[in-house]
Formats: sequence, structure tokens, C-alpha cells
Amino acid sequence: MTSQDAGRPGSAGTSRRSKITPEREREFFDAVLDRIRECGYDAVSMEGIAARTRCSKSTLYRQWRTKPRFVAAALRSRRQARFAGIDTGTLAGDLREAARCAGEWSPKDTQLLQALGHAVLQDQELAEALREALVDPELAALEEILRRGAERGEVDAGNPALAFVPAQIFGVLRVRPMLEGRHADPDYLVRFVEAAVLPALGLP
Amino acid sequence: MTSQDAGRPGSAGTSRRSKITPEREREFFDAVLDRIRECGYDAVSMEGIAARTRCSKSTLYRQWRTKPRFVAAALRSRRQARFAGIDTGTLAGDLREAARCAGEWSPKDTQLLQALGHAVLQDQELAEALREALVDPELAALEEILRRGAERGEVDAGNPALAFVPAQIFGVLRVRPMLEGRHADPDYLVRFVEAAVLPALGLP
DNA sequence: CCGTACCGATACGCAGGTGTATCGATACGC
DNA sequence: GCGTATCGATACACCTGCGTATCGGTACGG
Repeated sequence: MTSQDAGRPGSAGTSRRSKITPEREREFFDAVLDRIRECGYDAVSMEGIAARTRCSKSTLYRQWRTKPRFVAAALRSRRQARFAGIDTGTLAGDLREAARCAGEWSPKDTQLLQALGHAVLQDQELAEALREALVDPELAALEEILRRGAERGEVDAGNPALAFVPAQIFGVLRVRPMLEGRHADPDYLVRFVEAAVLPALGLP
Repeated sequence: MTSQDAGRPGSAGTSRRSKITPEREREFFDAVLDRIRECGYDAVSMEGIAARTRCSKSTLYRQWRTKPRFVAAALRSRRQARFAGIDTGTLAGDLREAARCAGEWSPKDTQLLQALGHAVLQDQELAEALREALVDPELAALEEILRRGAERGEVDAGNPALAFVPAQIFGVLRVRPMLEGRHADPDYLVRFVEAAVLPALGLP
């Protein structure tokens, strides 16, 4: 999976002298995001990524010009709404499913957010890429879930707790490692939704 | 307030050739924590702090040996339980007051946590100092508030929502800047407590 | 089968940061 | 008034990272 020698030239196989394939690009992006999660943005160097992916520093700079642009590209390539397809038919079901789903991706995404949280203050493009990749899609999907629940009449659209649901879920996701030293796994998040979020919305 | 020339020698007044006074030390600590909030841990340099406080780099290194030790000392000097003295007589009142209080300190503490969040992974002493200064005291005080509420019978000690209250409050505190671009001010936090936390606990 | 476009390796300039060492100057205790 | 401890200034060695430039080799298209 890393970068051994095989035979297929056009693929991400071996001699690596060909134009960068999408698979190869993904290896770069995986590497840099992994390293950022581990060491933080500042501690990651282009040279380190080059070494780790067995490419040349020149290649990275030729392709993406600077480190922040490179990282931003990596982030954008990960853009996806993890709980976009959720639709169980009930608000409670949707929220439980979202919690489970969030818990699944929690370690990776939470670490990334933490690691990039301050780098973002000094590079506009990086900030946009981060929102675009990790924040906005999930937020929109969650708001859609809530909107549907209100539309079905499961919860009063004026319920003041509604507006805090996203902040609660993302918040708990984010601080559990700090408070309890463990990631917010699916089980924990589902328990949280059932114990705190649903009751505040007046749901069973 | 910064460092102009006056007359009193023993105080933090002027010529600055005397031994470091506690007031002077506080200036160093203020400076480094401020800069860390602004730029992040890595971007802060000892030289920068020396310049900003008009002392010599030698002084900082003589006193604290290394950058992480210096920052850790600064953190420890800020140790305090912001909502330790809260006791309004009711759980709802205490939580409202804690929210108000947390909102007041939110900008500074949240920024610090964000800025140090990853530096902490690479320096044990720094990690301990951070918990000691910003996390543990508040967490303990909050748990004390909840314990008293349960003791008074305002909430069932077995209520599953109880265990999530700290994570809810700290979480929302932490992610509001990311989600809405504004700090979690007292008003916002109090509304949150009233709309989501109290109802989940079965309180009015 | 050849040309070109792209990759890999490497060296370089530049900037900045850490932590040390040296030296002169000055406040403070005695 | 004198000695000592400590500060301030500065220079230094060392490292690391960013981004550029150069050069040789190789895959791929025609």
C-alpha cells in the first residue's frame, strides 16, 4: 500500500517518473494530513512529506507552490458530508445515526481541526479549505436533519434548543479528548444524544 | 503600564537592572500568553518576548532554561478556578452563573487552549501545566456544583444527562467561534444553559 | 524512434529560532 | 563604599525549514 516496486507504469506502482496520477496525489494528501494530525501544522515540513512519500521536494513545490496551498489542496480533496445521506424517517433516529457516524470519524477530524486551528489564523486559503472540508458540509447536513424534523412536526420549530444542537454535538466531539482522555466514540456520542439532546428537544 | 521610566527601583518601575520582581515576572507571563493566543505556540519566539518586554533573552533563559518551561510557568501562574465560588443555592442558578462566568473568560481561555492544543502533544510538562491551569480546576468546580444539586435532590443522581453537562458547556464554549465566528459570550452561554442543559436535567 | 514534458536528486540562498557564552554595567546587601 | 549577584546587550554555533535553481534521466505521445 505504501510504495513498493511493481510493474504497472501508469498506476501508482513504481518507478514514479510519470506524471502524477490521482492515486499518487492521494498518497501525498494522505501523508500530509496524517503528519499534521500527529505533529501539528508547523511541525510538518515539505521535506518530511517528500521523504515519506518517496518523491522529491521539487515535485511538491512544482505542483502546489507553497506549503499552505499544498495543505489546502489536501483538505479540499477530503471534502465530503459524512452524514449527508442520513434519513431514518424520525428526528431521533437521524440524530442517533448522526452521532454514531460522527463518532466514527471523530478521531481523524477532531485531530485535524485541533492541529490546524491556529495555522488557519495566518492563511486565508487554509481557513477556507478547512471550513469547506470539515465544517460546512457537516453543519449543513445536520441543519437539514433538524429542518426535516421540524417540518414533520416532531419538534416545535421555535424550540430554543434546536439552534444549539449542532454546537452541542460538535462541541462534545471536540472536548471529550481533553476532559476524559478518550476520543468521542460512537457509543459515547449516542449516549450523549439520548441523554441530553433528545430530552432538551422534548423527544423520548 | 508597559515599561516606561519612573523612579521606584524595587518596583517594576524602570531601569530594570535589579532582580526580577513578581510584578516584572507577571509582565513576562502576560506577554508570552498574549502572544501565544495571537500567533500560536510555535510562532512565539523567546526573542520576541524579550523584545516586547524590553528584557534580554539571557534573562528569560537564565530564569526558565527553555521555552516550554517558560510557557509552562506562565500557565501555572494563571491557575485559578474561575467558577469556584459559585453557590446561588439552586442548581439552575449555579449553572446559569457558571455559564455567565465562563462566557466572560471564554475568549482568552479558549484561544489559549486552541493555541496550545498541539504543542501539548510534544511536551509533557506543558501538557500538565495546561490541564492544571485551565481544565482541572474548572472541571472540579463544575462537578462540585452538580454534586450539590443532586445532594439537594434537585436532580436525580442517576440522571444520565448529569455526566454530560461539563462536556456540553466546555464543548459549546469551544466550538462556537468555529461554527458562528463569534466567541461564546455570557448571553449566548446562558441561553444555551436555559435552552438545552436545564431541560435535559428536568429543571425549569 | 525521437522529442518533450515531467520527475528525482541535490545544492543553494535566505530567514528565523534555540540555547550558550561573554562582557560591561548597575543595584543592593553589608 | 565595596563586592557580588544579576541584569542587558551582543555575538555565536547550530539547526531547521521554505522556496528556488540546476541538471540528468525517464516515460509517454506522436
